[in-house]
Amino acid sequence: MVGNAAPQTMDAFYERLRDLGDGLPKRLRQCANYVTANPDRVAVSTVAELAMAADVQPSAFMRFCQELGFSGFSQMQKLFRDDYSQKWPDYNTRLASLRERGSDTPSALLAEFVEAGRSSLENLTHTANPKAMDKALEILKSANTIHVAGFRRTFPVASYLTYTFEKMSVPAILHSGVGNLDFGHMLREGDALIAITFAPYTAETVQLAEAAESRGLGVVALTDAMTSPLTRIKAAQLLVSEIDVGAFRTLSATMTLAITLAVAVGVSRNLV
Amino acid sequence: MVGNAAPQTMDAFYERLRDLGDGLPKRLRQCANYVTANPDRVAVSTVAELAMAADVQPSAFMRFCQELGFSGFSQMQKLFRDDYSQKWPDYNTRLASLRERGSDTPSALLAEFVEAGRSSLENLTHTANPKAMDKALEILKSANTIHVAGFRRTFPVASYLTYTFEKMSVPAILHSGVGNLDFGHMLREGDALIAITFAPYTAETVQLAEAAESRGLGVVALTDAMTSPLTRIKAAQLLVSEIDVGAFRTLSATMTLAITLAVAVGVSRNLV
DNA sequence: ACAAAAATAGAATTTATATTCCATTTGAAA
DNA sequence: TTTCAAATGGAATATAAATTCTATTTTTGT
Repeated sequence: MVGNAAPQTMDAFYERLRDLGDGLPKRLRQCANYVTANPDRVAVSTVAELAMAADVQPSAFMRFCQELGFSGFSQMQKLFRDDYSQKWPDYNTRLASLRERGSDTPSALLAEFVEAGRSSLENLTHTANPKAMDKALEILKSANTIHVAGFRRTFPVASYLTYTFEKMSVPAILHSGVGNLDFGHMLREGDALIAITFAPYTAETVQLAEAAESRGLGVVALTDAMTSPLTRIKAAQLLVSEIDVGAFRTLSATMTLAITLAVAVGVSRNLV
Repeated sequence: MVGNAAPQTMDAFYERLRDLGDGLPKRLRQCANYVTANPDRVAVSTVAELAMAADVQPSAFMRFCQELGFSGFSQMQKLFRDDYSQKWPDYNTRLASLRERGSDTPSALLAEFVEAGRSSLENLTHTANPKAMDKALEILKSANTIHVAGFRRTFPVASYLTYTFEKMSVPAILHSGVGNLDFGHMLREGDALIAITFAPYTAETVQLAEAAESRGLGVVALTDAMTSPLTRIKAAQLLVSEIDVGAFRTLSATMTLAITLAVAVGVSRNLV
């Protein structure tokens, strides 16, 4: 049974979805998850298509619509179509107005970071050097153990790289730098190093990279500019420029480039 | 009679429209004008709606479609919907086709991840719940020490949050989960917890969140869907849906939401 | 001005899609 | 385990939309 009125706005829609929370049965939850993940598809699809994509029966999708308070799919789709027409023509204007109404609310801040992240990603597609990536892949695909070094602000990138390698059963070691231990002795012939550092450049990372190079290991450098000390090393140089918001950055582009590299290694080893 | 084949791309469509030029009769030209001025409407409207908007009869609109080489309106709409889908791709479908084509060069993979990231960020601006963010901010701004818990794939997010807090001199502890130690005893009155977990949900994170809640600490949950066990807890629920590329994701949206939260806390404490 | 051709409007029909119904399965409580 | 309610899948039906048809109007050429 339904009882509640149909959501009139997307905000109301998402709110209703949150209210239902985990009280939804399995199939209906599949619908909810699919719709939250692909709201853009709703406006241009039929129930049959959406149901198939969400891996449920059309009737289940109908029940989902009704559970949310709509009379049926058509009414729900209408909401999505109206929203689509509203936002499509002027995304920039919408963002601008979002910024204008107070820049110190969390929502406004979020808009800033999102915008910065989108621009950084846009940049990445243009600046990423395919040759350098091929070279990096060549180094990593045949490596025995892959060492990953990244401290401070790049530590999340290093840890995510290591996690992804682990998930694909690629032998990898995360150099945590805990206790200032010298991990240099762990670098063995046939290994490779991924060194990640941004300004201000961490000395440990640079030293580790130099140590690796001097022992003849393949080095992949993930850094932010040509001025980086890592560019002095003979290595596959991957440059990422990340747009700052104030003194902060989202790491979106860096994370994206990193995981691309990791997955490419997995693919080249037939592990994916 | 038509004779010509249907345009397969939007470029071909517009070219055909130019070719027909002003040789079109009155009503058909009205259609052409309307479609050129409002291409975005075609994907989400019916013939009747478009005809009314262009101030012609539905049958006139049909003739317009056929004049352009389409079998009817449905075929033309399909072109517009496909074009829309290219801007907002269905990632699961695209990944499947990508694998079939075997185009797994690093650059192609990068493009996939970039688009997934951009789309996730776009989603984030719509799904992020301002009320939940305010609630989260309320909890965190007055907290004594902020505990951050996130393991496996969310560990990078947790570590970046902690790094950012540190940088702003906000007391924060990263729960590393190393050695399966019970960090629960570190939760003191007046503290708050940020718990981050994605499917498959890590037991430690959920347990820690439950422990924190039972001691009356403020909890901020950063999770991926309503199916998450964290939604059972009375906490500020921040939902992020991150688009996967295969079994992988870039974490762009999650990182963005996380740093937004951190910086908002810094702002509220006048530390930025 | 007239005939012929083209274009149009609206109704009639066909097709696609949404929606409902009900038999079966699943899951929870006793 | 047994019982009952909830959930589900798939077929059946209703609804809405696309498409075609034809009588009527408008335009064009002579």
